[in-house]
Amino acid sequence: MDFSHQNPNFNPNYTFFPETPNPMSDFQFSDYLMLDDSIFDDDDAYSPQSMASTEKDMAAATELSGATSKNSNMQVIYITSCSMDLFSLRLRKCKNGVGKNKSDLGVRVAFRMKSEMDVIDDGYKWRKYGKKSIKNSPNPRNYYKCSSGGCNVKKRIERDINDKSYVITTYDGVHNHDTPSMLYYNQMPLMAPNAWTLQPSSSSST
DNA sequence: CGCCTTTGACCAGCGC
DNA sequence: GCGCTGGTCAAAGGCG
Repeated sequence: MDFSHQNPNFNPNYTFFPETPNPMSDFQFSDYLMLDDSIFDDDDAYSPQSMASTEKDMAAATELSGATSKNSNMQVIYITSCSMDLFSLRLRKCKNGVGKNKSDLGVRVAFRMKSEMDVIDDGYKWRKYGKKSIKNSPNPRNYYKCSSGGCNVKKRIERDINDKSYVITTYDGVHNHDTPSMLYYNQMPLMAPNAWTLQPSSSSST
Protein backbone atom coordinates (compact mmCIF):
# COMPACT_ATOMS: atom_id res chain seq x y z
CA MET A 1 0.00 0.00 0.00
CA ASP A 2 1.53 3.28 -1.02
CA PHE A 3 0.91 6.08 1.48
CA SER A 4 3.56 8.38 0.20
CA HIS A 5 3.32 11.01 -2.53
CA GLN A 6 5.52 13.71 -3.85
CA ASN A 7 4.26 17.20 -4.39
CA PRO A 8 6.02 18.70 -7.41
CA ASN A 9 5.34 22.24 -6.20
CA PHE A 10 7.72 21.98 -3.29
CA ASN A 11 11.26 21.25 -2.30
CA PRO A 12 12.54 17.88 -3.53
CA ASN A 13 13.20 16.93 0.07
CA TYR A 14 9.64 17.60 0.91
CA THR A 15 7.59 14.74 2.27
CA PHE A 16 3.89 14.68 1.83
CA PHE A 17 1.74 13.30 4.60
CA PRO A 18 -1.36 11.93 2.95
CA GLU A 19 -4.76 11.68 4.45
CA THR A 20 -5.86 8.25 5.49
CA PRO A 21 -9.44 7.11 5.69
CA ASN A 22 -10.29 6.82 9.35
CA PRO A 23 -13.41 7.57 11.39
CA MET A 24 -11.28 9.63 13.79
CA SER A 25 -10.25 11.95 11.02
CA ASP A 26 -12.97 14.47 11.61
CA PHE A 27 -10.63 17.37 10.93
CA GLN A 28 -7.28 17.86 9.34
CA PHE A 29 -4.08 19.63 10.15
CA SER A 30 -3.61 21.88 7.26
CA ASP A 31 -0.39 23.74 7.56
CA TYR A 32 2.53 23.84 9.92
CA LEU A 33 4.09 21.56 12.41
CA MET A 34 7.14 22.59 14.38
CA LEU A 35 9.27 20.33 16.52
CA ASP A 36 12.41 20.52 18.54
CA ASP A 37 14.80 18.43 16.45
CA SER A 38 16.53 17.02 19.51
CA ILE A 39 13.67 14.62 20.01
CA PHE A 40 14.62 12.67 16.93
CA ASP A 41 17.11 9.90 16.66
CA ASP A 42 19.82 10.46 14.10
CA ASP A 43 18.74 7.50 12.06
CA ASP A 44 15.10 8.17 12.55
CA ALA A 45 13.00 8.23 9.45
CA TYR A 46 10.98 11.01 11.10
CA SER A 47 13.98 13.29 11.08
CA PRO A 48 13.11 16.84 10.06
CA GLN A 49 16.10 16.86 7.78
CA SER A 50 14.34 14.38 5.56
CA MET A 51 11.27 16.55 5.46
CA ALA A 52 12.74 19.97 4.91
CA SER A 53 10.35 22.53 3.55
CA THR A 54 11.06 25.70 1.66
CA GLU A 55 12.64 28.62 3.46
CA LYS A 56 9.51 30.60 2.89
CA ASP A 57 7.37 27.95 4.53
CA MET A 58 9.74 27.69 7.47
CA ALA A 59 9.77 31.41 8.00
CA ALA A 60 6.00 31.57 7.89
CA ALA A 61 5.61 28.71 10.33
CA THR A 62 8.14 30.20 12.68
CA GLU A 63 6.27 33.46 12.72
CA LEU A 64 2.92 31.77 13.22
CA SER A 65 4.07 29.72 16.15
CA GLY A 66 5.71 32.62 17.94
CA ALA A 67 9.20 31.21 17.80
CA THR A 68 11.98 33.61 18.56
CA SER A 69 15.72 33.53 18.43
CA LYS A 70 15.84 31.69 21.72
CA ASN A 71 14.06 28.83 20.00
CA SER A 72 16.49 28.69 17.15
CA ASN A 73 17.04 24.97 17.68
CA MET A 74 13.56 24.32 16.43
CA GLN A 75 12.87 22.98 13.02
CA VAL A 76 9.82 23.36 10.90
CA ILE A 77 8.03 20.63 9.07
CA TYR A 78 5.54 21.48 6.41
CA ILE A 79 2.47 19.33 6.14
CA THR A 80 -0.21 19.92 3.58
CA SER A 81 -2.76 17.65 5.08
CA CYS A 82 -2.52 15.33 8.04
CA SER A 83 -5.33 13.74 9.92
CA MET A 84 -5.70 13.66 13.69
CA ASP A 85 -4.71 10.04 14.05
CA LEU A 86 -1.46 10.48 12.15
CA PHE A 87 -0.60 13.53 14.18
CA SER A 88 -1.19 11.71 17.44
CA LEU A 89 1.00 8.87 16.32
CA ARG A 90 3.76 11.35 15.66
CA LEU A 91 3.33 12.82 19.14
CA ARG A 92 3.70 9.34 20.59
CA LYS A 93 6.92 8.99 18.67
CA CYS A 94 8.12 12.34 20.02
CA LYS A 95 7.23 11.35 23.56
CA ASN A 96 9.30 8.21 23.34
CA GLY A 97 12.30 10.16 22.13
CA VAL A 98 12.11 12.84 24.76
CA GLY A 99 11.99 10.41 27.62
CA LYS A 100 15.58 9.44 27.03
CA ASN A 101 17.45 12.64 27.61
CA LYS A 102 15.23 15.67 27.77
CA SER A 103 12.90 17.20 30.26
CA ASP A 104 9.20 17.02 29.65
CA LEU A 105 9.24 20.59 28.49
CA GLY A 106 11.75 19.97 25.75
CA VAL A 107 9.22 19.78 22.97
CA ARG A 108 7.23 22.44 21.26
CA VAL A 109 4.73 21.61 18.59
CA ALA A 110 2.74 24.19 16.72
CA PHE A 111 0.17 23.72 14.04
CA ARG A 112 -2.43 25.68 12.21
CA MET A 113 -5.77 24.28 11.23
CA LYS A 114 -9.04 25.43 9.85
CA SER A 115 -11.69 25.35 12.53
CA GLU A 116 -14.70 27.35 13.59
CA MET A 117 -14.08 26.34 17.18
CA ASP A 118 -11.32 28.03 19.12
CA VAL A 119 -10.54 25.00 21.25
CA ILE A 120 -9.89 21.69 19.57
CA ASP A 121 -10.69 18.56 21.52
CA ASP A 122 -7.39 16.69 21.39
CA GLY A 123 -8.35 14.10 23.97
CA TYR A 124 -6.71 15.79 26.93
CA LYS A 125 -8.33 17.84 29.65
CA TRP A 126 -7.16 21.45 29.83
CA ARG A 127 -7.60 24.25 32.33
CA LYS A 128 -7.45 27.81 31.12
CA TYR A 129 -5.09 29.99 33.15
CA GLY A 130 -4.64 33.13 31.14
CA LYS A 131 -5.67 35.29 28.25
CA LYS A 132 -3.67 38.04 26.62
CA SER A 133 -4.13 40.53 23.86
CA ILE A 134 -1.26 40.22 21.44
CA LYS A 135 0.35 43.19 19.76
CA ASN A 136 -0.75 43.67 16.15
CA SER A 137 -3.39 41.01 16.53
CA PRO A 138 -7.12 41.65 16.98
CA ASN A 139 -7.51 38.20 18.48
CA PRO A 140 -6.54 37.34 22.06
CA ARG A 141 -4.23 34.44 22.88
CA ASN A 142 -5.53 31.90 25.38
CA TYR A 143 -3.28 29.87 27.69
CA TYR A 144 -4.09 26.38 28.93
CA LYS A 145 -2.44 23.86 31.25
CA CYS A 146 -3.08 20.15 31.30
CA SER A 147 -5.46 19.37 34.14
CA SER A 148 -3.86 16.05 34.89
CA GLY A 149 -1.91 16.11 38.14
CA GLY A 150 1.84 16.27 37.70
CA CYS A 151 1.58 16.99 33.99
CA ASN A 152 3.16 20.33 33.07
CA VAL A 153 2.13 20.48 29.44
CA LYS A 154 0.84 23.84 28.28
CA LYS A 155 -0.78 25.04 25.12
CA ARG A 156 -1.55 28.39 23.54
CA ILE A 157 -4.44 28.96 21.22
CA GLU A 158 -5.03 31.94 19.00
CA ARG A 159 -6.67 32.85 15.73
CA ASP A 160 -4.52 33.41 12.71
CA ILE A 161 -4.03 37.13 12.15
CA ASN A 162 -4.31 36.77 8.41
CA ASP A 163 -7.20 34.36 8.27
CA LYS A 164 -9.60 34.11 11.18
CA SER A 165 -10.90 30.80 9.94
CA TYR A 166 -7.62 29.24 11.08
CA VAL A 167 -6.66 28.42 14.65
CA ILE A 168 -3.00 28.27 15.70
CA THR A 169 -2.33 25.88 18.55
CA THR A 170 1.08 25.57 20.21
CA TYR A 171 1.89 22.76 22.64
CA ASP A 172 4.77 23.06 25.10
CA GLY A 173 5.97 19.84 26.65
CA VAL A 174 4.96 16.22 26.50
CA HIS A 175 2.20 14.59 28.50
CA ASN A 176 3.39 12.12 31.13
CA HIS A 177 0.16 10.18 30.84
CA ASP A 178 -2.12 8.74 28.22
CA THR A 179 -5.46 9.94 27.10
CA PRO A 180 -8.42 7.73 26.19
CA SER A 181 -7.99 8.56 22.54
CA MET A 182 -4.35 7.54 22.77
CA LEU A 183 -5.46 4.16 24.02
CA TYR A 184 -7.54 3.95 20.91
CA TYR A 185 -4.50 4.71 18.76
CA ASN A 186 -2.46 2.10 20.60
CA GLN A 187 -4.87 -0.49 19.37
CA MET A 188 -4.63 0.63 15.78
CA PRO A 189 -2.50 -1.33 13.37
CA LEU A 190 0.70 0.62 12.84
CA MET A 191 0.36 0.92 9.13
CA ALA A 192 0.79 4.61 8.56
CA PRO A 193 4.07 5.47 10.32
CA ASN A 194 6.16 2.95 8.49
CA ALA A 195 4.55 3.75 5.23
CA TRP A 196 4.60 7.49 5.08
CA THR A 197 7.92 8.19 6.72
CA LEU A 198 10.16 5.79 4.90
CA GLN A 199 9.57 7.30 1.53
CA PRO A 200 10.91 10.82 1.63
CA SER A 201 12.24 11.96 -1.68
CA SER A 202 13.36 9.12 -3.81
CA SER A 203 15.02 11.61 -6.15
CA SER A 204 17.15 13.19 -3.43
CA SER A 205 18.62 10.03 -2.01
CA THR A 206 22.18 10.53 -3.08
C1' DC B 1 -18.08 21.28 46.99
C1' DG B 2 -14.89 20.91 43.45
C1' DC B 3 -13.47 22.44 39.22
C1' DC B 4 -13.68 25.68 35.88
C1' DT B 5 -13.28 30.46 33.54
C1' DT B 6 -12.44 35.25 33.90
C1' DT B 7 -9.51 39.04 34.50
C1' DG B 8 -6.47 42.37 36.52
C1' DA B 9 -1.96 42.37 38.57
C1' DC B 10 2.55 40.99 38.60
C1' DC B 11 6.97 39.42 36.74
C1' DA B 12 10.73 38.55 33.49
C1' DG B 13 12.95 39.15 29.10
C1' DC B 14 14.19 42.08 25.50
C1' DG B 15 15.13 46.23 22.74
C1' DC B 16 16.21 50.97 22.67
C1' DG C 1 17.43 52.33 33.13
C1' DC C 2 13.02 52.38 31.20
C1' DG C 3 9.14 50.92 28.71
C1' DC C 4 6.93 47.40 26.09
C1' DT C 5 5.36 42.82 25.56
C1' DG C 6 4.32 38.07 26.53
C1' DG C 7 3.58 34.68 30.10
C1' DT C 8 1.86 33.44 34.67
C1' DC C 9 -0.50 33.98 39.07
C1' DA C 10 -4.32 34.19 41.97
C1' DA C 11 -8.68 35.96 43.68
C1' DA C 12 -13.46 36.02 42.60
C1' DG C 13 -17.38 34.23 40.74
C1' DG C 14 -20.07 30.67 37.99
C1' DC C 15 -21.69 26.13 37.12
C1' DG C 16 -22.84 21.23 37.54
